[in-house]
Amino acid sequence: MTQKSDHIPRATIQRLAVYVQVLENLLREGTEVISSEPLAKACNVNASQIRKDLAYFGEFGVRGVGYYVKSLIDSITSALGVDREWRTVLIGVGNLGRALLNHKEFRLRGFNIVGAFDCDPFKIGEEISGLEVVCTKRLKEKIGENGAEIGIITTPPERAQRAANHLVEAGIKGILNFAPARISVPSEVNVEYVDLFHHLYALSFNITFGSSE
Amino acid sequence: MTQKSDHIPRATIQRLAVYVQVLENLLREGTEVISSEPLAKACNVNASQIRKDLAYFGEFGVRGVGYYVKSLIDSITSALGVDREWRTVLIGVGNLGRALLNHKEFRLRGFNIVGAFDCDPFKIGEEISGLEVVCTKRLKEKIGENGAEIGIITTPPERAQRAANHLVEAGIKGILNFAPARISVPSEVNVEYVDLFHHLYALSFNITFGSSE
DNA sequence: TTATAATTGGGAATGATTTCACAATCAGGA
DNA sequence: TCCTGATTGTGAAATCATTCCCAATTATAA
Repeated sequence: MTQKSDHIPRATIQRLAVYVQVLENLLREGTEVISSEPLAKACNVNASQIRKDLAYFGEFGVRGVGYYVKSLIDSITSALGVDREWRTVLIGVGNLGRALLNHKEFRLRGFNIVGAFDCDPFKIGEEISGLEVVCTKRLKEKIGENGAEIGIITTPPERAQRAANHLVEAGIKGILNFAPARISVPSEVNVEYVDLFHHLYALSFNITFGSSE
Repeated sequence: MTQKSDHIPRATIQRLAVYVQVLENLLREGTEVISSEPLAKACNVNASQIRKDLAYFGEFGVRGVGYYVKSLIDSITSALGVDREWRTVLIGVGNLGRALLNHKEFRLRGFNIVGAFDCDPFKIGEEISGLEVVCTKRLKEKIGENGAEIGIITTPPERAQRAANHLVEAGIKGILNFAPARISVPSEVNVEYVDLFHHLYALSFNITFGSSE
């Protein structure tokens, strides 16, 4: 899959992920074809938004008919580069780290967690969901063996930057950071932040000052 | 705290949460005053962006000096409506649900989880982090007692809409949805989606097609 | 008291994204 | 084969967000 256009808005990428989610649920319910209008409703966006988003990557629809759900899912996942296996490692075996390690959906969606790391000697050696927790110092060595490209940080905030440094040094290409801290990495490394509290803050603001009016 | 301006961009709200995160880390390191330029660097945004974002809510800085870190945190949290306790309930006591119930940070940040619900008879009655898991059917009754305003959905996707319906019926004002499905609710109810895979998809796309060039 | 250096707040200009509107295209039936 | 109704793909317009720039303001030091 190659892009038709050079620059693709970040918002478009985020929406594509939503489209996939909704399309998968539609497929599960037996829908084979859908047009942009009802799909837009289900995704809570504008119909031309969907068409424009898809147009960045090619022409996937049939005029007068709509989109074939299954083939559209394939087209979008291919456009996002998720039609393959991605190997990941996780640093920080706390509550959240454990939950993620036990989350089967990761493997199901092609994001295989192939290594778990922590610097706490009491955790090293422990086995979680078939993975042995390894000392963070051995990260580079281990990544050399398993070829992981994505790192997941689930440490406390004060250790996030150190974890990021380890990952960068090991040659990782992308980081998913759950720690509530910004990290700085070389520009060729991609970072995505997941922060529950950002969403809770947004809820708090919207409830308090009313976004729904 | 009241807003100066009527409409505030969603992106601004998200950035305010980032500013708080970074400012809290600065405070922990002993910084008392900071100007928009270095703060912008730490947050990875433009300096006038910060000033404009803050200007939606009032004038918090001192010309020629900058912003007092502590007081700016207070101003922003007040602007977001998070300078109070928010009571929340959680539906869906799976892996993720358990991890969230055990996550102390929630209480620390004023988002108190005061109820845990599930429809699985094997889970009902179980005690997690001081909370007894209750049948989802008793949601309305329980919320009547504890006055929760925010619901957290951690069910599988196919049960997300039902959970949302229960929450709406119980009079909840906002929903944080971790289930990989869109839900539909009346417009006065606010919904925020947290989806790991959206972030992983974005990473995949950026790594594959190069956002860092 | 006045001059200087720093830095905010906000208007104006720019840039990006979303929505509109419609020609182009397709399936299906007469 | 041709017409009708539906729906895409896309240029143009409208909206929204970001960045630039500088007057206004403040602390500090002479």
